[in-house]
Amino acid sequence: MYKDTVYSAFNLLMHYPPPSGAGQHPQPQPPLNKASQPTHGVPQLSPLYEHFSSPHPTPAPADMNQKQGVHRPLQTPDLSGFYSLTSGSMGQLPHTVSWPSPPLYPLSPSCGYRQHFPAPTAAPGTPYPRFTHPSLMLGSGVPGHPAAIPHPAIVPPSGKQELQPYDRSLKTQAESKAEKEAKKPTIKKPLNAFMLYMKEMRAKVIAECTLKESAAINQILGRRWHALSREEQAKYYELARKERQLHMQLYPGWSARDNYGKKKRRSREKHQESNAGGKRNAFGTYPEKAAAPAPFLPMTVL
DNA sequence: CACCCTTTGAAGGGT
DNA sequence: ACCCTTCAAAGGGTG
Repeated sequence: MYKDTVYSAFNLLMHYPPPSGAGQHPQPQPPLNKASQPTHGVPQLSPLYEHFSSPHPTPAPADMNQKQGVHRPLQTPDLSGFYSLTSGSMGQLPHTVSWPSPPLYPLSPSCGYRQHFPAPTAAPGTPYPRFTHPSLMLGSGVPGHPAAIPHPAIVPPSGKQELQPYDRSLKTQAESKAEKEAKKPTIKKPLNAFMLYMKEMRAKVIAECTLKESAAINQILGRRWHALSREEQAKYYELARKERQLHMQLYPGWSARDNYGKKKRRSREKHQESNAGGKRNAFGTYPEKAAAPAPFLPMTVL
């Protein structure tokens, strides 16, 4: 029931408000916080890249002055524009130069992986799944909200929702303080546009491609993300922006830095080591991350 | 059982 | 301004 409520609310949000006019879109705006441009590495060529073909090939970047392989995302439209779609057009949005990284997993034209994997099982005409992202729960977790349901961004350090009872009789004050600190529920980062897209589309990809490995699925989703039109992507940038805004309202003092070190991630050196050492991926193949930077080649050449 | 893999985007710190 | 790093999700794979 709770989920239904959430999903209904979300679907409402997805369709609210109705555009004030056909073909009208929010005016492009500068990014919400800082004007940092994500910088991703130059795409690395995989031996499998030559087999790669996309059902919706991403056009080569129009602006060849841009850095090779740098993905410049859509500017998140101004939130006020979300409620008053009055002027401008998607065509005026900053051009997205999306150059997908070549897949490390074998891909096929149809669903993003090569055909020696099982063919998609979803029957033709299978209804498109509704957006089922539970993260954007406007209202939940808000102080005074009747449901008193914590925002999904709040997760105990253990990852489980229930906190363990605390036996203070056996702890010193310092220990208890440290323990309390350690047991403070973690406030997760708000999901970005791509993460929201992944949440929505993962099940569909799993059904279509009969894959379970998230690494492979995420590669497919990454490609599909690049294949989306700017209008379609803008939808997720809007949602992500609302996520961030809600997150800021709920946790004013929170910083992404708060969660640094909570995931025990390998060091950069270790990362390079593991790639150089040829660690296998989920398909038993070897990532090509350590390879020399790939030359910029238009998709049509491949 | 903790971490890796894989993706994009946001954000913070360093230079 | 730019670069680098970390973390958001996900779940099978790995040591």
